Amino acid sequence: MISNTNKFKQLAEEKQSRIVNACISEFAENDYETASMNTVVNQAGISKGSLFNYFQSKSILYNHIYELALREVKTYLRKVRDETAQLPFNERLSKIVDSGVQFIGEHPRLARIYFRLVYSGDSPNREKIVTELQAMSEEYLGNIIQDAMDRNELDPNLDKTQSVFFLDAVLNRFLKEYHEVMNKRSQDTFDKEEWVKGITKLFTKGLS
Amino acid sequence: MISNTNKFKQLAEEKQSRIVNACISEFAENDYETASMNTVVNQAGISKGSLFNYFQSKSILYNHIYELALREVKTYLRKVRDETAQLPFNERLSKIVDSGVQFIGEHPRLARIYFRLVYSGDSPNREKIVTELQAMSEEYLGNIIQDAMDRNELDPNLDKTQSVFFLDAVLNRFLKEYHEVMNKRSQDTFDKEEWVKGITKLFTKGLS
DNA sequence: TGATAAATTGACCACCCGGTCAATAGTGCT
DNA sequence: AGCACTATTGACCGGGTGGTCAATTTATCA
Repeated sequence: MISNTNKFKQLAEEKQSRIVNACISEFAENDYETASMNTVVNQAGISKGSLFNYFQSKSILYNHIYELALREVKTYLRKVRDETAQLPFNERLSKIVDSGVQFIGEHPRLARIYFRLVYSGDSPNREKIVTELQAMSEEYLGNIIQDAMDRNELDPNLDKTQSVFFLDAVLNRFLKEYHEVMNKRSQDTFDKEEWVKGITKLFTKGLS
Repeated sequence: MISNTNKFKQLAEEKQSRIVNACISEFAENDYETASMNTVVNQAGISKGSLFNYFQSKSILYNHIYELALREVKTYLRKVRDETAQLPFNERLSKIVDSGVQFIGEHPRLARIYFRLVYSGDSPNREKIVTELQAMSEEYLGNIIQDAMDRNELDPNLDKTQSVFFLDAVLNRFLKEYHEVMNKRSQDTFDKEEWVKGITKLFTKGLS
């Protein structure tokens, strides 16, 4: 009777989280096309028929997981935005990077799904999703930059679109690198503080 | 008797380029795992047996195409580096961006393969290749920055590793965006000159 | 022209995919 | 206990994969 993914939401919590966990692992370790529903059901300890009863197709399942990940990211972003509203631009930037680093540490698999999605990847609805993420970033970083402009910490005649783009490019690339380094190399060769300093300096004073 | 891809090099040029063309299209349009050897052989108008006679496996074929693409990129980079050796940093940066834009315009499929590879993707030898590309970028952009430091156009106390990283991040992201925009949207809404100006300003003076 | 060698073909292999659905197990109610 | 209803199962489907190899076509040379 209930035809949506509501079927899934009515499962016992323990079962839900077993399934979600298996999906996150599979989508973190593989591209969308390569991720296997068979692996998911084996990992989750349920039958294939059940999985397709809860989620009518692979792409619907992927969307569910993606939205869950997005909610998690937004929580982090909102938190750091509100907590740093009174701080000067450079300190704010530093806290944002910290937050990203923390997110990656606490949810490495979700981070991997995120990076897979935004950089290449052929996930369903990719275009819609990327546009959505861009709008989010535009609004989020746009506000941070606007605040700094209002306080004369940044040039009030800045091209905001460009500035957001640059900030987004460097932050994302840095976090992606951090994520990859964290996943294998000795983390302690990586002086995070030094990088945060470098990033804030780049955006405030440039390289000269 | 000849067991390597030398078999391929002894084919008639016309046949070689038919095959290479089909491969470039297929690897540009699909991730490595999703790209199909069947599609390649149909597109190239040869039989499957032949393709596997020339290249023993999919990953060997991919490597061949990747190295071909890399050679092409290197040609562009070398050219612009040498031609701009005497120019000041900001003009040099501008020419490098121009060169990237030109490459994308002339080899959109190779560009796509490149972006697929560096951003995510599960191509064989990915780690080796990305390390190789990073070293290349480090050396290339490192020299450009060093030159600018020597001429006092940039702060001589800069952390070069970081500066290269930032430059690489912004340039790559910009070109990726340009590539995606070029592939679908009306190109003329995109004011390249304005962006080049913005990039050089960011790196020389920052945003304040 | 006919024998020999080399190049090319495509049917075939084992395997995996997303998705289906009749059969089975489990639950709640009288 | 017997019934009705739902939740779960897993064998099965059509289709696609990278890769193989006996059979056939083509090229070479006496």
